[in-house]
Amino acid sequence: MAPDLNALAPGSSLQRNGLNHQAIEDYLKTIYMLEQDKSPVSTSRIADARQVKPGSVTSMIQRLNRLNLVNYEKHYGVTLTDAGREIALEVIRHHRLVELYLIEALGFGWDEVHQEADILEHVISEQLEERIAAALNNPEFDPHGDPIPSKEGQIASMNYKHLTALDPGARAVVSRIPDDADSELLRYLGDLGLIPGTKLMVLDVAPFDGPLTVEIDGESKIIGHKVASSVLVELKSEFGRSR
Amino acid sequence: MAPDLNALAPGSSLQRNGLNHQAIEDYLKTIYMLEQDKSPVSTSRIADARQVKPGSVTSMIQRLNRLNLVNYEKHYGVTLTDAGREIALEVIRHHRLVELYLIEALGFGWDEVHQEADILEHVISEQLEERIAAALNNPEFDPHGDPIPSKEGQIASMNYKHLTALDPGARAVVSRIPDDADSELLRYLGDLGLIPGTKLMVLDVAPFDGPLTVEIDGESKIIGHKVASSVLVELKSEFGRSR
DNA sequence: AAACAGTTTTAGGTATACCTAAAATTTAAC
DNA sequence: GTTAAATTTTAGGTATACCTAAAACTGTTT
Repeated sequence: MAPDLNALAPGSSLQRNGLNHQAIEDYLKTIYMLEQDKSPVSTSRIADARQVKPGSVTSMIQRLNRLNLVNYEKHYGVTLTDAGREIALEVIRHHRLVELYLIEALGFGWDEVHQEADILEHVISEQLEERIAAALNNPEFDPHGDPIPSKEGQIASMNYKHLTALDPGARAVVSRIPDDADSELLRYLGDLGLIPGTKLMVLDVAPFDGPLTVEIDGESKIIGHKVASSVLVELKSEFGRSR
Repeated sequence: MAPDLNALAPGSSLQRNGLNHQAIEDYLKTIYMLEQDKSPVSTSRIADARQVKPGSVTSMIQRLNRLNLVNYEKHYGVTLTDAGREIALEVIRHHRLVELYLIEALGFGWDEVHQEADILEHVISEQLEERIAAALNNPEFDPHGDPIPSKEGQIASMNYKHLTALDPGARAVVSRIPDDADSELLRYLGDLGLIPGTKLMVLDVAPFDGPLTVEIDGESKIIGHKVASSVLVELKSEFGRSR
């Protein structure tokens, strides 16, 4: 169970409020994500990701440090503490469960759920989280192919490799499409049949934003400049080969 | 459509935030509820209902007045403007839809949904509201018997009469049980079969918190001091008679 | 090793939403 | 109609989460 933020700042106004941890949770989630790429995480990377000014990041980091949610060394960077990671993973679990639920139970489109989940992830009670997970049969992956952390913080492994590392001719399966890609692109990919699980044959790969030609379930498709290198980047390793 | 709070305070930090109208919405909802009993609404009644100090209420009222959401006269009281009422009704609609949804779709108990709804009511998007309403078949009443305002702010009439105004011997139907009653009481009432829709025969009525004896679907039950006068207070008028 | 560019931190300021305590006003009592 | 009680408002203070602008630090280049 994640540490109760309400208990972390005794006497502060947090105690009463019970609902203003949005910012803290968002920062922890951001730091978690950025740590996956590179750790420790710099102030400027957080500022970029959260679209706030570096000064704001520094003061929030100092607060997170006081709360023992991150390890912080001036001019060097931050890493999550165990307590911080626990909260980050719970928020991510909420986010992905909500996305899946909105699609499965309420008929939302693949491309409509990210914003909604970004808000709801902070206000889902333990009870509601459990009921949603149960209704979905405790799924391990969300509709974008991202793994849903378990209540204990376990993450089903995906063994990502980069598409840019695939030689033409490799066979691949779309395993993940970032849920924060813009709607237009998500719909475009959906129209092409590119959802997580789709099998494809890599015919031609440009290292960055250039053309990418693939064979989707037997049919050859060119996905042009619309597909940034970051979009179809991660594929199940059993099909890909490292550079 | 309710006025967009984000548009009401141009240049302020509200504009960016997009999610800190909790307090405003809660005050408007509170004022709406209190106006049903008596209008205008005094500072102290709001302070009581919201469990904050009178000084805090005054400054919030002044802000709501500046935003043209309430009419305010010093030392006299507040009433909602049309814009304020529109927001209040939308929040109430959200609250009651969410309560019903949690019970119907996710198997929550009658007594567990109030808290959850108090939070979710502020973060439900128009889209989600619509999908939930559709999934429930656009219901007019929530599980506590309260009417759910339509998107246009229309409220199905209930024609309340007070139970204390019923003569012994009157036949009645439980039409409403406040959703903010404590869980123990709600479960107790549920065990007695007292949910909205239950037919009962009034055998003996004390004006306030005293004993209340009723015949429920043929079986005689005494509901003792557990039932405050405010709990079973409102009954469908066709069964009751005014004082 | 000094200068420069880039990053990061500090300092000071805004708005929200609460608080306490004192002052002002209204209502009720005599 | 003055006084007392209750309510309401004002004044001043806290914490959050952002901002801008200036100062401090890092790392590289010359």
